[in-house]
Amino acid sequence: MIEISSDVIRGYNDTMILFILEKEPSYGYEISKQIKSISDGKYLIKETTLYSAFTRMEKNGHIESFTSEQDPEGNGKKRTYYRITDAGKEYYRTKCDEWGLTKEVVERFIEH
Amino acid sequence: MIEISSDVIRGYNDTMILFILEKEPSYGYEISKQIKSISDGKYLIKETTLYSAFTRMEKNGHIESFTSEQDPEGNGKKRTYYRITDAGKEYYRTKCDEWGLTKEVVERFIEH
DNA sequence: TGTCGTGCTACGACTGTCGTACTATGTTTG
DNA sequence: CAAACATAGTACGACAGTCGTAGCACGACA
Repeated sequence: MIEISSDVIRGYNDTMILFILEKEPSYGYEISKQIKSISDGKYLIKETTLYSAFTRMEKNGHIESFTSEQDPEGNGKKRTYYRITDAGKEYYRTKCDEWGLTKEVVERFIEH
Repeated sequence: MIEISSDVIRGYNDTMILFILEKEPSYGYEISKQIKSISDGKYLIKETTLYSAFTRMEKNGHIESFTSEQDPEGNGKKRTYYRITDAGKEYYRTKCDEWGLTKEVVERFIEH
């Protein structure tokens, strides 16, 4: 079974999170489930990786947090939500461009 | 100017080195120049990264070192050459497969 | 004589990931 | 009703790979 190595993904976890937050604000648990479903279960982000990413990204100004006492239906515990900032959107575009370049270069060293 | 981030390449430096060593044995300085030329100057591996990769890879059994007093033409200083092992070849194939999967997954989070 | 290219080694800092563990509430099921 | 499972996190420290800085040594060339 081939697994995606964390060394490759490193540096693209932030991008994945921003991709999801571009659609709408969300919170940790939900984001981890979205990453799982978007990747068809091929990539499962670790909790600690995810939450430490939030800390870093908020420090960088790529996301902003806000707390909701409850979810919109009035159920559940309070959560910390995150929304993408303008800087985050720009960073996301940059990473997408960088990905294009990186992919092209790496593939020159790959044989299938 | 877009730059390839080391976080993305991390974990694929070994693969690039193995790609080169699959053709023929080589040594540090020469490999760094080949990486530069294959990538059209878009990726320049750092010396320290390269040489610490050699140490790791030899420990892993992916490469073997041997010293030549001189180059085949009889000039220059002695160098440490590396050749790929069978385990290295297998590791390279695995990484190529992994790359295919990783690329596919990452691209679901990328918008151009 | 000095600079540039070659060909390394050593050391320590930094960053992101991850294992482990713990807390706490809500929901479902035997 | 209790146990298990899903939800929603926080804290802490280890680890690996990259990278900055520095230094050494030799040869060629101007």
